[in-house]
Amino acid sequence: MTTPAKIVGANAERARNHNRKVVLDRIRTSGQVGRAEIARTSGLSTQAVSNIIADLLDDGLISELGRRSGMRGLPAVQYGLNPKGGFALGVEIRPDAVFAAVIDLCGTPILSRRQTLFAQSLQAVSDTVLALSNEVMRDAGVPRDRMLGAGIVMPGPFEATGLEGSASELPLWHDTDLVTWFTDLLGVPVLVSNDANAAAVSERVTGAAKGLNSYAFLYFGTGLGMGIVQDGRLVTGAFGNAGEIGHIPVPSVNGTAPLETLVSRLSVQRYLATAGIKVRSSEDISRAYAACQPALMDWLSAASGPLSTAIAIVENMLDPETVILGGAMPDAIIDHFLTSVTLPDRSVSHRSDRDVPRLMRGRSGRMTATLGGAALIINRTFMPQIAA
Amino acid sequence: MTTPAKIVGANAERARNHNRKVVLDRIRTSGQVGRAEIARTSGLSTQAVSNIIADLLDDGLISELGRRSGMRGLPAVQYGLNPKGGFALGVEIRPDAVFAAVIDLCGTPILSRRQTLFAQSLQAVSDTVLALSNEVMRDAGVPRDRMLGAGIVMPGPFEATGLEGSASELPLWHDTDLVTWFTDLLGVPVLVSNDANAAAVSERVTGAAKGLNSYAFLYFGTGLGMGIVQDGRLVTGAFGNAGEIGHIPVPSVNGTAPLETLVSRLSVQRYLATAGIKVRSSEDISRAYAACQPALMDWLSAASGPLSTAIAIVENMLDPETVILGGAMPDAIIDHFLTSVTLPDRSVSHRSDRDVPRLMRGRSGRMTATLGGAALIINRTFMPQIAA
DNA sequence: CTTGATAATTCAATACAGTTGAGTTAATGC
DNA sequence: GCATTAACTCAACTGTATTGAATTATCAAG
Repeated sequence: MTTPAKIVGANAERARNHNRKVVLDRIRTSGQVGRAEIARTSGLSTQAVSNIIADLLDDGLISELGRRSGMRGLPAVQYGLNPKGGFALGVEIRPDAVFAAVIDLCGTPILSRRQTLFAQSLQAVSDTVLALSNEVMRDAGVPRDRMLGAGIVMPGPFEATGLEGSASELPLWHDTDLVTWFTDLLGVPVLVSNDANAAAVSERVTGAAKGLNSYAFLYFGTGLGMGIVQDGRLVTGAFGNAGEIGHIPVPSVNGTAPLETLVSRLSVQRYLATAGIKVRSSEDISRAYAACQPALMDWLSAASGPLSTAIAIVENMLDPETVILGGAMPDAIIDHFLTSVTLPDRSVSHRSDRDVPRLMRGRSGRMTATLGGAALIINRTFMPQIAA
Repeated sequence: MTTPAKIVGANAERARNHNRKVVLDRIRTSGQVGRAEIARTSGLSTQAVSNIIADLLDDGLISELGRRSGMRGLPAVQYGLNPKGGFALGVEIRPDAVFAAVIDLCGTPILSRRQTLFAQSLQAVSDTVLALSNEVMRDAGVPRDRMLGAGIVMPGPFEATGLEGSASELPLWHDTDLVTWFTDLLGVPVLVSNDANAAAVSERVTGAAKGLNSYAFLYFGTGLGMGIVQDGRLVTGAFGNAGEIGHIPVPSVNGTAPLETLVSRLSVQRYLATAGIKVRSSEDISRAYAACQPALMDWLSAASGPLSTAIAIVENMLDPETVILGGAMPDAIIDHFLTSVTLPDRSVSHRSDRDVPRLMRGRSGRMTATLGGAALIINRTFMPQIAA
């Protein structure tokens, strides 16, 4: 899913669309800039930038922020994003519930809601998605023409693979063209992605990966997923299922085991269950951690090794600027891993000139993936490309 | 290295350049096509395609192949690549020698040479590279204006990382801007890459990955490297060192070991050395294999497990169309791995609808990386992009 | 064998967007 | 103050792609 846009020939219209995104992206990354500087860094003439800026002002996507003084010459008029100029909807579909959230052009969350799912047929889910989306958009006060699109998030992997049958799946949807389906349903442009990828992109829009273009995001969901971002784009693989790091074999007490049997939410739950502790929510884990619950501590020390191995693999295979840990796990647990994980010196990532830590904590909590869905749309809004 | 081209704004000139590549790429992938069909699949008008075709004919990059009949309407004039319309130079720098090769627009090797290196200073190497390049271009009869560029291949990783100090390194070159240096030296556009990446791209230009856009290439060099291709582009990582799969930890008899201590050319050499067998060339290995030399057989069965693990990791992390094995190892050995490796059913790559095998043999032998260097240039010639 | 349908191609006019160069404006610094 | 600097605007120009009508060559049917 999140099929990469098909490369097509350029014409005046598509070139303009590309250039709008180029300009918009410079404005976003700079916070505020003048036209001349955009022209210098974008390879466009000042005149072209001026025209595009006029367009963007018209569309309300950017706003004037006064003039910059302190230098020689005519002070440059500064422009910045107008957060209220555009919004994105994130919809996360889980087996038991649908979540929806709205964020603005700058990635700031506006509002989010949850709706329990009582049936899992495509029709039932679609009804819930539509109702919840409309509710969320209405309550957030977002006019339809300001809605840039919707990012639909659902647990992967997609289509028939050897990983089918995991508990988290919604198995009935194979062979449905989800993008077309949801585009028709919601009436706005749609992207579909798994939770880990959405969460990864989210970090780039707001969060730990702001300003980064190549990184990996390890996502604690029910299992363990990974979103890979390279040059600002998701690495989705040939069939959209890249990043299934939970299924890689790692050494364990009895030979090798899939990583996510050792490092995941399900794995803590099982571990604590054997110690007689029921985990119903993240708060339960937080409490257990605060109380230094022995079983949890055991799990943590048992999980650190495999997680370290996984990070070493990710670093050497992808050479990212950083690896981010996040998802449906309490901050405290992620912070614990941040210190307990050992980063090998023998790694392409062990370098003296790095200005970002090798390992970071990202956005965590229940809404991570939902917000990530919306972030997919925001990210696309700023990603220059010649596409149909 | 192989820095991804900086995204810039589009203008008429850059749009045209993009469209040329779009058209050229359709011609390449089709073998032969007519203008109308190119227009349909590229999102351009027939008129635009006509103009671009006229340009390409002028430049000698394509040629007319007659008309296609059998259908209604005016028979379409067919166009195909003109192999002699452009050439690319591949230069591989190893600690002990420099290799150079020339391939044509279709990826067919024309000629290759080797020159022993007696000193490893930047100056000494540059002299050899320049002399050998000129020799190879002269003997191949390639006029300078037909030379599309040169791909320089050298063992990675580049710049200061935690993997420094391996035997294969040319350590003196840190902090030199290699692309600028070689561009000035050779007077043609230059790309710099490591051997595994070059070899991976090579498979796409000619070879096992023809027609594929997302795959991984496991490269047997001195160690073990990997080139990752996603949507026709190399995944190089933030610092150009993605694919260092040889350094990932895998289970071994004594705990875990870096993959390439178990699966690599150096590893066979050491293994056979303990059995008193000196390996000086690939032929030695081929002979040992043909003779079912026990030490080699032991190594093969010892290596199959870790290699299987590595492939499982690659599949689940990258979801490629296929994994290709190749590089400086005899075909027989690679074919042996093709059958001895076990591909787990629990993998995103285990799918019923695949039309490419999960594992394939790629180009192998001593010249793999050198030809790959040239392939980088050919690949770039066909890759649409708006760039400076 | 003629005629109509079909599809590729060309031609000429048009539109769109970016570039260029001259001119204007408003700061800094001596 | 006045020269310098830099951002910005205006108007003419340029390069490419698009559009729609006209042309050409083949197939298929009568």
